[in-house]
Amino acid sequence: MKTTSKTPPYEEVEAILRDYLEKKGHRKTPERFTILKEIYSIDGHFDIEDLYVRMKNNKYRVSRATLYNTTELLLDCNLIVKHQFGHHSAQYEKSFQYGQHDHFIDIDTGEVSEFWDERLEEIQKYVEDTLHVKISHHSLVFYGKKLP
Amino acid sequence: MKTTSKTPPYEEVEAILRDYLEKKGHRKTPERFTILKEIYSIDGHFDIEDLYVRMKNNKYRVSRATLYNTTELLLDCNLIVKHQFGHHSAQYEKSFQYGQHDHFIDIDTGEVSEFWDERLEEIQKYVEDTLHVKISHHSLVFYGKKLP
DNA sequence: ATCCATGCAAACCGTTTGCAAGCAA
DNA sequence: TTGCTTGCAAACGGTTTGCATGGAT
Repeated sequence: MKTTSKTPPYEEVEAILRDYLEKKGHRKTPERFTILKEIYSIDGHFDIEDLYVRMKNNKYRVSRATLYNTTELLLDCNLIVKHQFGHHSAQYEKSFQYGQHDHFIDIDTGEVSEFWDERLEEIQKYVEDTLHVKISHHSLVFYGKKLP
Repeated sequence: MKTTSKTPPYEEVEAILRDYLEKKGHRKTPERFTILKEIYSIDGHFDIEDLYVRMKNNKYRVSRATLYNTTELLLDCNLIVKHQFGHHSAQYEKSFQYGQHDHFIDIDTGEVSEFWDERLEEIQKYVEDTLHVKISHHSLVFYGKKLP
């Protein structure tokens, strides 16, 4: 029941960003493409600080401010997704590697697992109908412990 | 399909806190009961700052630190629940007034609506079985816009 | 009398903002 | 050349922490 999809070649996501910037009238700066490339080399979740450290280690000169700005753009063109687990730093991940999924977080270790259940779509439809709204995205997180 | 339940008399929740503090060996300070009483007079969501202002308006001398400490205790004995919507201040609500429910948040206005769909329990069971875990709580939030 | 809990203020930390310098258009 | 974007550092805001005082036990 868990869906997966492959990461497309980097050229493809780069083209998506290029078209998006074009359409919105934003500048195609080298920083934006470098950041996208770095993000697409990361498997799993990362936060801004992770990204900052990675790019510094790669001897690339970036500021956290630019990382915050650029992730905002990448969110807007759906190249990444953002998760707010608890009150800590926001977690991001590229949105092509895995299909749609939600999260389970181990209370003891903080470890994150993923799952997907189609019935959530039925719930979404129910909510849209009863509250008379159009849902654009959601966040579902289960918290608990591993069974022995 | 939406479930509701009535707020029990204040004496009942006070007894729950009293028993909890007793069992845990924590002191039964007047602050803790006053804060509980204030919280149970609030309908809907509130954050620490809301609570602080309310108590100040009622001429009660509290510190934010004590509010943070006490809400931690009230969470632990299940007299309140905590929601982390976005990266902003945590929202709390007494856990007796409404039954189990989840949230829809209007992207434009920030307005919060509630709903309940039993199929979520089936999803929870599915996740427990496939990931081999025991789930203690969850957070489900849909984001979207009102239909015209 | 103990020592946990409180009030206050400072520290903390992720995120946002202001601004001068840089560079895409 | 124009003015959006960047890097840097300071500001911001919710939460946590340190510490002296106070009060439950």
